[in-house]
Amino acid sequence: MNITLPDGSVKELPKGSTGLDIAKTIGPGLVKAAVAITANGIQKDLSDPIEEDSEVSIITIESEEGLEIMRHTLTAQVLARAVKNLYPKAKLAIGPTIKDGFYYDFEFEKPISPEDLVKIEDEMQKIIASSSSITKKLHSKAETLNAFTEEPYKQSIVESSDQKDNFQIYYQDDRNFFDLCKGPHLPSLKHIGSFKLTKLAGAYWKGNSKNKMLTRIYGTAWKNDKDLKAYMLSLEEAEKRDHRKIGKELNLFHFQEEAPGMVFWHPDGWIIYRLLQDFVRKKLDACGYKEINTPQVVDRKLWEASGHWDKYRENMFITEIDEEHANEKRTNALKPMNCPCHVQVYNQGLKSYRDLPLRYAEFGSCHRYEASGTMHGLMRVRGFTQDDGHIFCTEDQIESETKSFIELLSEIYSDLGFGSFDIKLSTRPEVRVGSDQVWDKAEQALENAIKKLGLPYELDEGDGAFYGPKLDFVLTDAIGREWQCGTFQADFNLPGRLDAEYIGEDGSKHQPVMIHRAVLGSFERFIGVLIENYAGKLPLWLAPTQLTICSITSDVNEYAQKIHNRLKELNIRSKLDLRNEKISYKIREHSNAKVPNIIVLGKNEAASEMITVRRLGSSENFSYSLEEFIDQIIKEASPK
RNA sequence: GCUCAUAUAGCUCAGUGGUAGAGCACUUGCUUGGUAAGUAAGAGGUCACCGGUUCAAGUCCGGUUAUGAGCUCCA
Repeated sequence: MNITLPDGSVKELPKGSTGLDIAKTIGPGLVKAAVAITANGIQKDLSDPIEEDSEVSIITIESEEGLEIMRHTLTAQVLARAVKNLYPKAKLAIGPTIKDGFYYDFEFEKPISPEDLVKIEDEMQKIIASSSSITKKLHSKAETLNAFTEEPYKQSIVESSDQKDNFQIYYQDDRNFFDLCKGPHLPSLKHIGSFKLTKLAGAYWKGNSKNKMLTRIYGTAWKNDKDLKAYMLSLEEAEKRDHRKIGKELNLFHFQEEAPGMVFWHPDGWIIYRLLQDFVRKKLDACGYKEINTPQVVDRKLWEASGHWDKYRENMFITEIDEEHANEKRTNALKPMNCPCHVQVYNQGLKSYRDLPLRYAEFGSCHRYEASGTMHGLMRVRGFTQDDGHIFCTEDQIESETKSFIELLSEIYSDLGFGSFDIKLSTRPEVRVGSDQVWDKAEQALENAIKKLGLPYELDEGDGAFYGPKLDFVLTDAIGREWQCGTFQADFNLPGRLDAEYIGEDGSKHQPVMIHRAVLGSFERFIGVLIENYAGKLPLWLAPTQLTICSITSDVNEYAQKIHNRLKELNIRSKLDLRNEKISYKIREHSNAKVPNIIVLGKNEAASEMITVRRLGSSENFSYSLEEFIDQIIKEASPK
């Protein structure tokens, strides 16, 4: 048979040759380095016989694929074996690879602690030191079930499989350990690189919260120590950017027990919030949105009509009026969304087709009762404000509204320092409202709009809301993490439920389409993203303090005060530091506070009427006249 | 909501059953110092909350609340 290699060369080998045989024809270096093969696009073990003409490439640990196979062997063969050695009664569930590493789910008799991870790691090192080779055997379903009488989770996997036989079991040399696995695996433990067990967590069997909670051990693995170290360092970097840590350090906001998931904004944090809101408000005004404001506490009758009472109640804060003091007893809910209230505004007065598209915007304060374990700093809260908006339009207007929304969103993201974003188009789910024709039209409209703008997008079939298709917009931050922020959802359901209508050209009543849309998502979450993206060093226009003026000696206090007053008149966010401290002390403090500009004033500056500026992140000094500096800072302080 | 962990001064954290600690921050004094921590002193605590064990609990046990990691959810 003919084996075609990636460089196009063809080798003639006898039928039944293995990946190892192919490597031997190429060179001894490759024999040593080979860990698996890809044959006609499918990954196989190095020992698997090839029976027909194939395109084959040999996988080494240098490649992403090789690294993944190594991680897989490490979890399924080494971690699992180490745990069984130390805790013979532990039950094995599953052990896949994930980004940068792997995990394995176990059921332990007694809970284990993070200290146990050290013991397990040591045991893993011992197993690896054995350099055991790994071999595979195929078994029938009955044989396989028989082999795993002590492993209920493995049995469950085998039993629920459609496969009749050829279940793969991998054995290590000494036969003390074997495990069911899809493979491929390394041919020997010699190929294992550097690894570390990182954390311990609970995880449901098969990801279902009704099932038993297993213990998941996470680890990371790399081809050598250098890569492992670099990865651990990148984790530390991400930790340094944590908005909860920076928020505390820079005194931006806090949370406390009496209001879990609700932000207490401090003066500097609230400056950022207001700047961001003013910025978005200007953009919305320019885009033809009309800003409105609607109640936060609304009678359950409206939520029943909108369908939230049925579908969303467990996420809602419900309030009762104190019977002792109220004459009437009614049940209200804090609004979890703004849409039903926006329809109420729309419904005031008869609307004509000439009024459409009608774009309402609201910085809508919403409350959702999120499950206690899901909250996370500013990123997932119970009380938040959306940069929400609802567009009432005709089906024919969906496309042009999509286009103008994406243009608005691109502009806002780019001004905020995010050069690019990904778009996901989610189409009709199985359970949905509205006719297929309307869905066709709406999906087409969204897709056409993206295409006309020439933007790439990813199709997420069946992931749309039950009321209509949607677009989601995902940002990538400075260290490569993704954040879903913007959303654009067509809705054919709510206008009907809440009786929204317009008079068409034909003089009769029609139902408008309602588009739910947000660019930032929520101010809280977006500020969290901004803090992490900029590692707290916000651009000048968003910095709570734009500059701090530091005097070197008290002789120049008057000069410093004069400069400060002038900057304040121009609405530049200036602070004055006249404390009796050394200049290096002040510089350290304001640098740590991430103030973008530090102005240093001493006798020289006072005598020459100049100012000396030090930029955050640089130890260079620049000398300006006050007016020169003002020109520059005003230019720089407008959003880019 | 589930599993595991954590909760001590404003912050970061030490404290393994016997009088509550450190560094930074804060206040006061000295120091007027030219680009990332000058110096001395002082003040600061219901050891998250409720209960239990014990002669004795910050420490051990149980519960509650919050936070963290992950899962589930959400999008």
